[in-house]
Amino acid sequence: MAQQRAERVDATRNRRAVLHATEQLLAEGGGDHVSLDRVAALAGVGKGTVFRRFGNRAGLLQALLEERSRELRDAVKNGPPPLGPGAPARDRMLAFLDGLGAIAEGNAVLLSAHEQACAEDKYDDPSYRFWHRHLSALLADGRPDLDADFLAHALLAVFDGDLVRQMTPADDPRRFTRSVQQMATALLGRDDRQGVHLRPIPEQDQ
Amino acid sequence: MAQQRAERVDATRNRRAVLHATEQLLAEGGGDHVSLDRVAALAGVGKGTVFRRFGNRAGLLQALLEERSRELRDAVKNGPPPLGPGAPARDRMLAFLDGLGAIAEGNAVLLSAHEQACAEDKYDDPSYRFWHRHLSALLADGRPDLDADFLAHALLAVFDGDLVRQMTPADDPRRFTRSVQQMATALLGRDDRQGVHLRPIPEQDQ
DNA sequence: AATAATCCGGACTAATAGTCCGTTTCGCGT
DNA sequence: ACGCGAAACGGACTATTAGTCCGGATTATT
Repeated sequence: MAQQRAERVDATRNRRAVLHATEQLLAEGGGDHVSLDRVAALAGVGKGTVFRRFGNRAGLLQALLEERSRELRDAVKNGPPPLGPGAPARDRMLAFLDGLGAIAEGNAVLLSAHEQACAEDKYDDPSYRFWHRHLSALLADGRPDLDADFLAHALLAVFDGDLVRQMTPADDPRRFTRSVQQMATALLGRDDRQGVHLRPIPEQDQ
Repeated sequence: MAQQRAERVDATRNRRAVLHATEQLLAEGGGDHVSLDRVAALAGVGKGTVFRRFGNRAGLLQALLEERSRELRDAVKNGPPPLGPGAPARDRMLAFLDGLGAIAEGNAVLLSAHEQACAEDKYDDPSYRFWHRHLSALLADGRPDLDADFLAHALLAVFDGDLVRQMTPADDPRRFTRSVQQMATALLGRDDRQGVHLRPIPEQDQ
């Protein structure tokens, strides 16, 4: 059934090099210095290679983000409760926000850069749509009287790189996530317990 | 006491021309075609003039936004209840969100362009800070148990140009505002009445 | 009318996204 | 081992745009 020819080894090597170079540049300076020229130079490849692989700036950052969040997505889809199917909506929601929050806190710079690059089509990104569908379903389950579609967007809107950075003081790396969970709990109504399901501190870019 | 020399008449004329040209370009194409070259050309002035007046791209868009929201800000500061001081927090909040929502619905393109241009320093913008302080105070009043500072950011994060556009179908121009009000009500807890204080339809760009 | 403060305009620089195509490398079939 | 077509490479090239700069024009003041 005409299986796609596998990726050539040089292609793989270069793809990795480019992603790695991007990470490195993000970690060093702000998301601004990550020009694709620089990425290509640091990765030791030509500019054309970067574009052939990732299409454009947004694609590159998206790929990086995708890499960082694949695990969470799989866990949500097929993993054990409370992240995966089976647990009550409220618990799944808090577990999910914990996971997404950890990613955001560990990759705030990448997040900003991605938002900047996406501009318009942010809402068409498959990754975004997955998160949105998931949240929307959980919200609809917990509060069928509210506009779950909108609220899911609202919750995701909070995962703005700059906001995350601003809400993440050095001495309290999970502050952001706690606040998001508290907000979700408030939206679901009643029982405002907070701060459940906190994982250990993440450790990524800045 | 050394009163600042007033703005020269040519300066005033040009400032107006530039703002007007910007509006026009925003209305025509997406926020993308609004390059400062084009603005200057359409306004019939040199590029230098645009930059001298507004500092940079962000400043220009900010000025336009400021113009569109000055009225609301004054009403919130000194106007009669429920927008102005005196009414219960919940009522002030819904009235405020109605006002801000109307501005957003009528200026979604401008909003996107501004966000794009601001990037980092969005949270230092005096206008943003004013809205944030206001919301934060109202939230703290209604729900002293929650993180009002964060929730105010969260509510404002929803005023994203692209999201507004997506949540504003042609046949229901206030859908976005209603959803935001519903969300605010849910956050304040209890009594989920919705859709109070809707003004007539706005009529601005696109 | 003279003069000084202010403002104007558009050529110029710099940065960067994205394209293009001649050249090189890879891996499959023989 | 070898040859050949497909795939990938690289970096010069284009296009766009934000922002700077300064000689010259305009405005207000006396």
